[in-house]
Amino acid sequence: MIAVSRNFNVQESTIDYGPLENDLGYVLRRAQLWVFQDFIRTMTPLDLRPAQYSVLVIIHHNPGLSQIALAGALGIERARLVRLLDQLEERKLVERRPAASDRRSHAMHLTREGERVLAGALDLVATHRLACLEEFGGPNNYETLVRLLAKFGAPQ
Amino acid sequence: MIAVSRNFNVQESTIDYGPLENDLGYVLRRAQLWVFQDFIRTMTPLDLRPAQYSVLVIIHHNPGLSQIALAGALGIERARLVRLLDQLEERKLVERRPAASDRRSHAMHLTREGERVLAGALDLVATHRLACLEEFGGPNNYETLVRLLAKFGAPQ
DNA sequence: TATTGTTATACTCTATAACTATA
DNA sequence: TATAGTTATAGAGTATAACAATA
Repeated sequence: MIAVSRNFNVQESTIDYGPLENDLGYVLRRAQLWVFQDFIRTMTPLDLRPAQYSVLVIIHHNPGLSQIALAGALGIERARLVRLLDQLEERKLVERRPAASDRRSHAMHLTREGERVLAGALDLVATHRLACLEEFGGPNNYETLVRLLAKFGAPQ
Repeated sequence: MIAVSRNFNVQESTIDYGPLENDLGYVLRRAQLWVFQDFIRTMTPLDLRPAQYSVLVIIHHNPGLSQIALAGALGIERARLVRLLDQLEERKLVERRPAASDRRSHAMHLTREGERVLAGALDLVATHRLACLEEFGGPNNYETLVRLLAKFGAPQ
């Protein structure tokens, strides 16, 4: 009866979650926590956090865009983006180049090293995606989730 | 042609999100951000944040439980819970009572005022839920989301 | 006057480690 | 030895406000 001893003293299963059980915000937070932790764990070889990864992706697909457009695309404050870019620029993954038309703004580009790191990241993301697929009940459920979540918020 | 002038200079719609478009972590974060912001906005009359609300809910449904069980139920560190409870205790919403069987541990209870605030919070949460229903495409989509997100993570 | 990027501040949240008092 | 609660610290994330350079 080893199975019994494993459950011995596990009090969590007796917790009554009340209205949290069907609370979208609560389950979103729990799910996001799991996904981000798995992402960070998977990305440790490259030392890339989710926000840093998404910065690289957006710059790669929209080279030359301004910081304010980048912040808008990611849904973060432009003040917060400054520190993010400082770190990535320190690691020689991104470059702030002077913008041609507006001397206030910067044109964001990936360095060659940034492109290389992003390529490696995409490989690891594939692994991470497999873990998510399993955790969330297969490709159908995964795609349903993404569709229901993405339809509302992108540009906010 | 007012509609045209409103869209003038909106660059965001031309952004290419690349793989983020179908990235569960990315859409989870965007969705959670929206839901939490709406929650906080709706709760301003009671000045309750999502974490504080869930503490009240769990204690109400599991009176007398220990801090470590509470932290486990919420998926937060017990060290983080200390500050959360300090604030709620300062506001006279919760009480740490000495536990009967173990003098190291506390039995958590809501005060009468805590019960009153929770009741008011549940009313506001109903409003918040309506906003979410609309934002996420109606009750069917909402329930599908909750079901797909909740099935995996609760006790983690 | 308004916008881009920056700096500064404050608060929340996450993640650890170490300490105390009990068990 | 291990556990419950606490304290402390460091870093990430969020939200503002204000400033210089430029539009």
